[in-house]
Amino acid sequence: MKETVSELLQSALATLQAEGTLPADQTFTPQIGNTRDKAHGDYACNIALAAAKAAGCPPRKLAEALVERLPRSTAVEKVEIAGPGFINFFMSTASAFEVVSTILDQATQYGRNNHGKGEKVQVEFVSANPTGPLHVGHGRGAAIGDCLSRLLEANGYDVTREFYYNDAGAQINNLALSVQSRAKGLTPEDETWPADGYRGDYITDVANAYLAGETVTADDREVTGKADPEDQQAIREFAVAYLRREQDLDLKAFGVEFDVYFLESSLYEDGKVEQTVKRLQENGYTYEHEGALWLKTTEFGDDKDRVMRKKDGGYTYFLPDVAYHLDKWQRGFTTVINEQGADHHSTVTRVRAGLQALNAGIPEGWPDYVLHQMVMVTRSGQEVKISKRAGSYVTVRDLIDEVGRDATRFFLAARRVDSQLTFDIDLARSQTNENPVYYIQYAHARICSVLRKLKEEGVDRGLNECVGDLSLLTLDEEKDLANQLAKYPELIESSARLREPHHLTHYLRDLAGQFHTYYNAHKVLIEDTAVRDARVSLYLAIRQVIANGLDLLGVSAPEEM
RNA sequence: GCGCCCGUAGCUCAGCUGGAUAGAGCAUCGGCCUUCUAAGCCGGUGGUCGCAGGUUCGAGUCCUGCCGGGCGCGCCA
Repeated sequence: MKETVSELLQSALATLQAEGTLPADQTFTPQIGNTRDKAHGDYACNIALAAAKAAGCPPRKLAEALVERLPRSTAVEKVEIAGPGFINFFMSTASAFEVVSTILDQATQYGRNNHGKGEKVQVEFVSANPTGPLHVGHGRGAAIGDCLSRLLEANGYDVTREFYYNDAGAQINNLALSVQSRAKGLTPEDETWPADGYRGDYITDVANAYLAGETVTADDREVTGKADPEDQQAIREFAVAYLRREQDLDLKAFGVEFDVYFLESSLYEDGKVEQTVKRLQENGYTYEHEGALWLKTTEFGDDKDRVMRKKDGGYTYFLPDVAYHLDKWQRGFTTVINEQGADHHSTVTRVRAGLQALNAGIPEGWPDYVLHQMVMVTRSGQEVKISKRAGSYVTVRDLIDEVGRDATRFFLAARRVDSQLTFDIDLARSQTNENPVYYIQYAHARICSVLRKLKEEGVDRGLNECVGDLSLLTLDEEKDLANQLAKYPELIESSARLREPHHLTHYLRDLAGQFHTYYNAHKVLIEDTAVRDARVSLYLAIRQVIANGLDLLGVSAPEEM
């Protein structure tokens, strides 16, 4: 529809250029906007205002000239010039409903496109350290990352979901020490408890499982507890495997699956860390200072140089990160999106600087980052402090248990990534029926219910075929719904391009709202079978789009509620 | 102090690459179930878009400064 209008305008613009009203050496691309007010038609174009200067005549006059030269089209019923020079297009009713048969033809494919042409894209998200259960911040990352992945797939990209699993470094030592302390019967209140030890109750669970000789499976490896509180290496391996298994269970309950779990330790085993250091040194971007090896990240926009090898010979987290991203590049991902919490935003400049210093032909702005702001959790009006060390947090599992997977996913994906999110547990738990996800699911269930009723009445029709004469749809609510349905493909394209999955939730809420209004105002199962069939076709199209949209959010579309 | 993000209705948030009288939900007030699921619908109340300048035919949207909040500024990850 929008394309049609655009083509008409481009034709008129070309005519004006040929006539000399508009300079021929400039290109004019009309922008077609959706109107807010129905009095302004279905679409509006501001090209006359934008091009008035170039034409050297008042906007309204240019608009008139454009309208006179618009080719005729059956899709357009009326064109008006309004305000300072907007060109408003009123589309014909018949053309508005074409989308209904399109949707029913394309079914689950409606809204999908092939813009990505199978290009390999990697989305790295969650990437939590295996030092504790996933908390609500990881949940936000999981909801956003997975939805983004689904959106990219819907745009024709070949998406790899990857989890970077930090199983080397000081945090893991800290974890092992904490578990060992618990295994020895110490508590965080004891004086000999490790200074930065993890204090959560789950540490006790790990210690008990270790002492009991339990076997856990994670990452295709099996680890059995040795029951020896002195064997720190055994404790370390057991604890990591145990917590990884827990995280896997959390993710499974959340409906998120990864294609690749990438172990930081493998970068050391494969020599990739060493190779990276060598390459950086050869390229002349390193120097020794106070016994440490530094990288001149300031040459690539960082505000200070960074240590990559510590005085004690160990590497900072940042070097394996660079090695890891070089590996991503070498695996052929021309587009990589890292979804992380905004508390990691300082790594963006650093990692990109490190990659530039490799002279590996990696583009300057690579990789992309989607950084979500922090999640604040409130309970009884009080902020719940999230701290792994203090042992106080809200886990993803808690949320799923309390408010359900659908609501949790929806809620965590429903806001712009760069605004902070308040997750009010009381609201989500005690007033679940006020959560927008139920409102949308209810619209889907209602349509299914009507279809069941129709079947009971002995009307046999295909559930995905367009039956009935769509020209019998004449109500304003019906045209509004058709227009909303027609916007869906554009939404899928822009949400993926902008990396903003939250638009999907708002779109679906609007669509469901329009449907509920229509449902209450007009019955569908009426005696006039011709009108009934047309309306049922519209119902089917709405149901299909809701189902397609919810699927991209990883939220179920129930047939009854 | 420096860097990134945010500041829109009492609360939680939308507002697409600047566009025509700023939108939802919750809360609140008042209506609608013998009729396809009331987890619903209809209506009312409620906003100097943090403040001040600037750019533009036009600014919630772009630029500058200030105020307020979050995050970061480790030889932690």
